[in-house]
Amino acid sequence: MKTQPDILKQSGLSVTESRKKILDLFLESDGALAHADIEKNTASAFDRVTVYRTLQTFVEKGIIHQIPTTDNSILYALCKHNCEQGKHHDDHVHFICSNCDKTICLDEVTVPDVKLPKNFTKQQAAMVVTGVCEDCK
Amino acid sequence: MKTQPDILKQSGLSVTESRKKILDLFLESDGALAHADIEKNTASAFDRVTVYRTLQTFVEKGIIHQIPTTDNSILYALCKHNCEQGKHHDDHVHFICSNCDKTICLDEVTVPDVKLPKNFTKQQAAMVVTGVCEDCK
DNA sequence: ACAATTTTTGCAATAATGTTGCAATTAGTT
DNA sequence: AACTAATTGCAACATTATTGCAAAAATTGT
Repeated sequence: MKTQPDILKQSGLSVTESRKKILDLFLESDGALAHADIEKNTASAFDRVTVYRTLQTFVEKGIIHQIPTTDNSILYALCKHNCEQGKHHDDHVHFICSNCDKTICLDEVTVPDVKLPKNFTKQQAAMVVTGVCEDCK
Repeated sequence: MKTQPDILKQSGLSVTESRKKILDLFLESDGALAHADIEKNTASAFDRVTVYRTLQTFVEKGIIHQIPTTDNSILYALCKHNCEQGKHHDDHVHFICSNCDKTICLDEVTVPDVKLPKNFTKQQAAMVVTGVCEDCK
């Protein structure tokens, strides 16, 4: 099993307390996390700024990816597959439960292909589905 | 042709300067607008708070809809189809051009259906495609 | 067209969120 | 253990969002 230090080293990052702890939160969580969630959970362990910078670094290194939302926040989730620095393969669908508000990466569900109008070129596609999750059913 | 007052009255809203002006911005624009865009364009015409409240009201009444982003902002676009209060039919794909940064509603392109895992129920689905638009090609 | 009522707006205060520079600390390296 | 490079915390600041309340504007009924 991969430990936090392994993951960090693999990405060429120094292993520090804050990075280990924040990575831990993602590994423990079954859903996506917002910046605010992480701040709450790390409490006064370290500075707000460190959380911002750590998340930014993780995204750059391909450890986590961002999920778009319509509420002025960004959700972050672990990249379970083979994401590399700068090259994300987040082609899975994200699910937001309207009951428990959790965001879940449906790793098995691939974003379907769409046919774009003429002269439009696709680079990336993200899909967010809202509904009721298995736990709230 | 529908004028701004018509649209507002249809939604049961009082016709005010700020609402007419903001609605105008959407009607003139060929893409989606962020809160910041609207503030810039209305300059000192009215208060920031009014912009927040107007956008919120428009969303509630089904005049505009929100487009999710990964940059701590919300994009708003006119509902071109038959959206009613509380019931949006925004099943079209949104396209963000990585060159000119414009966000375009691809009204002709419908969000494809996805098969969710067992015990997941779908209510809404949003799709955002990034790439190069027809103008930047 | 006017008065009464309801809705909307602006202001002020406050909260929440995000950014930057720099010195101190910590991690990696030899 | 000492050196170097990277990371962190602090402080200050900037931006973005929210709330209550009084003033102003819009709608309604006459």
